[in-house]
Amino acid sequence: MGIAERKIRQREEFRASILEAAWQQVISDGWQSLSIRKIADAIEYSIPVIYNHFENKEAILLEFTKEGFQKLADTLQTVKDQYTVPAEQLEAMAHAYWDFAFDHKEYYQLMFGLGIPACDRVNEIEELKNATSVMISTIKTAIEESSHPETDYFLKYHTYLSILHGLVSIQMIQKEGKPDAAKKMILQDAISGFIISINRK
Amino acid sequence: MGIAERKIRQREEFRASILEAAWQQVISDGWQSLSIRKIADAIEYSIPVIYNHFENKEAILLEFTKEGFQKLADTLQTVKDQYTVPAEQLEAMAHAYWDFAFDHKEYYQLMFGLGIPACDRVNEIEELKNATSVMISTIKTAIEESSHPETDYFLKYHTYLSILHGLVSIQMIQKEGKPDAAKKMILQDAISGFIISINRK
DNA sequence: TACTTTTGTTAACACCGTTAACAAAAGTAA
DNA sequence: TTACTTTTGTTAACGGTGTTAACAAAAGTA
Repeated sequence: MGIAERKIRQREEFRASILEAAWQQVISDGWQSLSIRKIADAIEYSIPVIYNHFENKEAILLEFTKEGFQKLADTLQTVKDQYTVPAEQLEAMAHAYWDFAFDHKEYYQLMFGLGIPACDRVNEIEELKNATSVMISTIKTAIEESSHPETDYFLKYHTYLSILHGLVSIQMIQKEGKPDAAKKMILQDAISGFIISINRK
Repeated sequence: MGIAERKIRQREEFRASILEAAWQQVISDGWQSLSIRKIADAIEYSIPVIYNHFENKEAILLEFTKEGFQKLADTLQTVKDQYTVPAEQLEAMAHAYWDFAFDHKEYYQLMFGLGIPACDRVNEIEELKNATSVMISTIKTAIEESSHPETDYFLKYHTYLSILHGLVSIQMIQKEGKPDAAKKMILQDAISGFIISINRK
């Protein structure tokens, strides 16, 4: 009897249509404003049917998170396969990672839990400049005293901050509480590499 | 007449008590679950009074964001002043930055818009492992072929990912749309530094 | 005392995620 | 075809959210 098969297929299609409607909302208004009600409205069904296919709203978002990680994995693998020297692979993968993030911004934000408050207004925060200026001035001095004083200090500042923020936020996503000393070795490793890159370019 | 002065002072105190109540909620339940109603309940006033002092909920959170950046700035400055050599300053500031982030997790998450979905469940995502394994295997090979094959590849993987994620997320916070080629130079700079640090330690 | 301004309240609007209770449709067995 | 069971869908509600309009009360001013 093909009835069971058809039912499974229909269920799968229904599930896909929910995800489709949800994704439309995510890419048009960001994942923050995704709502079960709007999904129900889009697929022209009542609200509770969605709960027949997904445990809750988070489960729907989790689906996209998984999708995103898989897409990233595929992208990285494809790029990697185009090179043989590991250093070239790492460099190409880095650019691919970057491109993926901005070509699929919605995925990336979901994957790493990004984007909440006044992200577009962050540049207006005066206190932010206080923090940046401390870092920038230090880097500027470090560069001036180095063997390559012509180095772009603003670029180096961005690198410095990015390394720090990257380390911290990755760590925060993965673990609760303050990480142990072993985790701080990653910081030590990255930052000493950065300092070396300034002192002798 | 000191009446005007007293009124200003009382207004300021009221404002502070709102922030105090709000902050209590943020540190106990995370900024996600901060609500105007709970603030009103805590200060034992009706809801609309809060809107006499803050335009909206976001404005309250923005206040903490500013506070956070100022605290970070002060911390960095204090640490910097304890050293004279720029390289030492940068290193000390990096550790201070790290400590600040985890000692004031709530601030940090607000400042950089961190933490939304199943952050605690991110390790259960199978697709994530697909992405990481591509990167890890490449780094492993790179290290094996380098002059220091005993290097901890897991540490280097974390460094690699952190640099990438840091670059991307900082860029995403600050700007809309895909950043220009000039911004990608930061990526190039950081990643070539990383590769160098692997090839000759 | 009469008037104005500030401050606070109640009550509502328009959303949200989630679920219980129930109706309708679909499938199954006689 | 009929009687029963299971699946699927609905309505309506619960408890929560940010925000605001309309109004009362208190405080300050003349």
